Amino acid sequence: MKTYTISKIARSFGLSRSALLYYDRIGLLSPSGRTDSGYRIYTKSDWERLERICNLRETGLPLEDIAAILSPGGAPDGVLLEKRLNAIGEEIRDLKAKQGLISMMLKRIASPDDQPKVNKQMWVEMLQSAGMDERGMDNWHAEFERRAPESHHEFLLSLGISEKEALLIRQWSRKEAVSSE
Amino acid sequence: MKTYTISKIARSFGLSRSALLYYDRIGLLSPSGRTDSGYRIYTKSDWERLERICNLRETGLPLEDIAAILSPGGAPDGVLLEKRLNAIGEEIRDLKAKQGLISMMLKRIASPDDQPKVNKQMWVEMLQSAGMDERGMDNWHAEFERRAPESHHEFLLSLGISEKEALLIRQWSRKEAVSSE
DNA sequence: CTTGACTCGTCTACAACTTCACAGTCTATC
DNA sequence: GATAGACTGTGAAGTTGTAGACGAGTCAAG
Repeated sequence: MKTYTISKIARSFGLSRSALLYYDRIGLLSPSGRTDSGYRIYTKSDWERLERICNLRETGLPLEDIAAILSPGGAPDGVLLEKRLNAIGEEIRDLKAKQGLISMMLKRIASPDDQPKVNKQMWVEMLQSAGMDERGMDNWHAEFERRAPESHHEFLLSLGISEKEALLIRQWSRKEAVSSE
Repeated sequence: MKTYTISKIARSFGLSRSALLYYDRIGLLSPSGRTDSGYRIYTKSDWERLERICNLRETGLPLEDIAAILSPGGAPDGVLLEKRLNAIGEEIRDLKAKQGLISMMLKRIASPDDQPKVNKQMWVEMLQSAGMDERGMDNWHAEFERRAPESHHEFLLSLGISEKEALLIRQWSRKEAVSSE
């Protein structure tokens, strides 16, 4: 039967030796045997388990969840995968918001002279051009309010939005955030 | 002049006390003064610096880069921000690939009986419906090949692609990966 | 004057590894 | 069979950006 040493199998899957040492330590993948001198021996079935692990890891699932799925008791993998799918959706929205933010900052840096007083419309357009839809934008406000209420307020004012409207937006951001939990 | 204690200013920005303690330790934001009893005193200018920090952090920049930007010598923030913008683009593509992967896995789980032998066309459609374009797909192959050559091969075969075509695709994935670096 | 809410500094924990240090082992070549 | 170089083993510590706990000191209100 074909067997592998640790570095061989690691390279087959594009992992490092230390990663496999780590998997062994946490009990996620322990080699089937050892040589007389103590070297780890990975067999075909270890290869298959590792393949499974890599597939799941590619989805970004934490190793703990992967271990749960692969354990003999067997967690329902569908549940965890769906959860991960939703999480990814959020992550993407989050990243798009960051894109928008950076675009704005870069624009501001590029033309620091005529400080074009980024107004509401420009802002909305920039976020949209960064691929954000309306839902994403609501979400963005909610997140902003949750994490940095004062900054959010300042930001709204800086867009030339009146104090009154700013307070309205913030209040509504908070409700969105709460109701979606 | 208005001043803040550590927890007050932390909450203003949605941060924890520990975060600000950490910022102080690494020298990113040290309060302007202390009371007789040793309490940190944050002033208006600290507030402004923290605001700047939070803005940059919202983009996902590591604290080290933020420190570089804010240091008196002043790193060119445009460069770092653009780098970060590119990184985000990659992250998003990466996440979309993960979405595609998970969708496929979930579908396979949903109908395990008639194991519909996911073929090439289905796969492509699924990835596309997950929002991936052709460039994203090339990229996905390249990444797959780079990180798990053997798995990539097996995967291609599992789609019903011939050994010969599989080898072609892999070869070309490698070239793409190299040329884009 | 006591209670409760703050603050101090320090320590531990998290995820998923990587890097380091030091020692033993295997293989190829001289 | 000696030696070099590539591998393996274990164990500990470092990484990033916090969160939370600890015991002890401090502050404001009643």
